[in-house]
Amino acid sequence: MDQVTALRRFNRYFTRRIGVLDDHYLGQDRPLGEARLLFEIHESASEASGTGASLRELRTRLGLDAGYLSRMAKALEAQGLVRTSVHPGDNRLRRVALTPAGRAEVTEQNRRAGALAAGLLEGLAPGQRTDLTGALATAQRLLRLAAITVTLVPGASPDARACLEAYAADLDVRFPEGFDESALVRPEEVSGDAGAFFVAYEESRPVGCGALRRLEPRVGEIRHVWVHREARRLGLARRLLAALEGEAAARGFDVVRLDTHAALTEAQAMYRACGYREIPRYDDNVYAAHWFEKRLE
Amino acid sequence: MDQVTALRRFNRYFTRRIGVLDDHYLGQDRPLGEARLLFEIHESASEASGTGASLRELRTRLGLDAGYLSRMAKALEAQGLVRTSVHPGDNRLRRVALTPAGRAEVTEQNRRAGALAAGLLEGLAPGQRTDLTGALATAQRLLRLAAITVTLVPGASPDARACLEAYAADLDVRFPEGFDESALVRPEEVSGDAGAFFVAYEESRPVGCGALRRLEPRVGEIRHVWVHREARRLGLARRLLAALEGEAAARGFDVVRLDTHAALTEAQAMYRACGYREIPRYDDNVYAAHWFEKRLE
DNA sequence: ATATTTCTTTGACTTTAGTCAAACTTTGGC
DNA sequence: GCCAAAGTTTGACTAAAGTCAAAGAAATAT
Repeated sequence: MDQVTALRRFNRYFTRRIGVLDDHYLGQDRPLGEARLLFEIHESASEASGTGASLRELRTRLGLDAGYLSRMAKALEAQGLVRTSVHPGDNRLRRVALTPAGRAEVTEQNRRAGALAAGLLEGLAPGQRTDLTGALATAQRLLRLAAITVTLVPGASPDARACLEAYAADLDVRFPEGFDESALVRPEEVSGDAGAFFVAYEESRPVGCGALRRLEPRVGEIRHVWVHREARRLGLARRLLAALEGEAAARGFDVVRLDTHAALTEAQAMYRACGYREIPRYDDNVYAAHWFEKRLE
Repeated sequence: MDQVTALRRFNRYFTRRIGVLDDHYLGQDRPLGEARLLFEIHESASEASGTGASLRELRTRLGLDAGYLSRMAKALEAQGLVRTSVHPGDNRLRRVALTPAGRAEVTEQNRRAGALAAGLLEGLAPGQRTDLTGALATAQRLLRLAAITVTLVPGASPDARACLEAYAADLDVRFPEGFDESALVRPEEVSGDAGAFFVAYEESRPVGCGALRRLEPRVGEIRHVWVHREARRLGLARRLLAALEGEAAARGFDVVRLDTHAALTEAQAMYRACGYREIPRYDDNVYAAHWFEKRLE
């Protein structure tokens, strides 16, 4: 309960003191809503290799009313900061991209916010600055992890399939011999009585997954534990593993097994740290080089 | 420059994800402005032993327009959440205090915000929660320190005198024999050519001070380094000391001296850690038990 | 091919937040 | 006792933020 207080105290301090200041500087010459929208268009554009973001995307990201957003976009266009066009491929969608003037504006926003942050850091000695940066990084990592939810989904759901595709693509790059998607579990193997599939969501985006299937009576197998590149080093894999083990225990399995590729040394280290011990080969997975097992309580 | 980026990244993440959520929950049934005002009235009331806060106090704390605040207070009164009365002692001021209904509302606000924070922490293992709390505490400490400014003020200024009074009151409690204000420096000793006086401000409130005066040619004396109870353990004394030493060097002093009371053991430890070494008695200060000196570069 | 859903635009609103100046009362300095 | 300053209230505004529903166009499902 004291930790709740600490979190709230920090929240109050931070949003009132720093956050408010930042917003104030951000939207110096224009409404905050427009400034934020401009910023978000810039972000979306630089993330996706493409040029610009769709209104639909911005709407969900900023959580705005469709009409409100439409009008703001029009206002930005009237000011010459963005250009809109129909989305190629889906004519219902509207694409918004920054003009050079819009990009200049975002750069200026960044300069101001950066100056604010730099001014704040100036009051600290170099060592203290490092401490601050470290503490903020730790806090952000843990807050992100805390905000991620791990939920059971049907093995055939689009999110599950999307995760497995990303997983396969990652492995294909990682394994010297490549990776063939046919080695993935089939949806029916991880649905209903046969097994389970978990997806980790960060702000309703899937950022990780893990599958459990029945191998033999009272023995389960964990497969395809994967974490999105941008959600790594948060401790998410451990949470997925814990969810899978909990599910296995609930299904009456005494033991869970899993295998890993020789190249995935960090994964092996994690399994060991989580109480798995290496066992002899139990399957004929061509990609596997190590086999592990853990006895459940 | 990378530290600036880290600070900004955290700021963005935190305000958008946690701060916004918190505000949203806070003001569930009423405008955010009113919810904040209600909260602030509660805070002021519990801080000051008295019942309620003056509008003037709330105005400076929240940085609101007088007219705007007056109207919001009236709205809260119409809703039966606060009661206003004339301030005893100054009939210009208006005092606002929570009614039982108002207190219930604040309790409900707190419950909601607490539930939000608790929900967030639930996603973490106990060890991770401790890490998070620790990181946030460190970050808050350093951010506060960074936001404090140390400035040179005339020795006779009200802020300087207020600090010295608080300093004397602290010592009077701390020293077994008490402390008499006549032992303080006189304003003229720390103004102009004779010396200097620094005040540390946090959000325009004085939270610390330190004096420098000429003892002999090329020798300065540092006196009355004090930090407000609520601004301790931030590293502020060191910053004050650094400011005083910088000023001493700028005035051509080669050496600074200072004395401390036997009871102030943490102060002694700090002086040693900051490069001061103990020397024989150099004055006849009745409160002093240890004398220190530092040679400036 | 038809119906349903998705996405955007537009019109018509409301609420919140905030500003500015004038008026009035009380205090404190001289 | 007079005058300036401080504190509050009120009137008269504006801008920003956001809501809701209707309507039209394009995609998708059946």
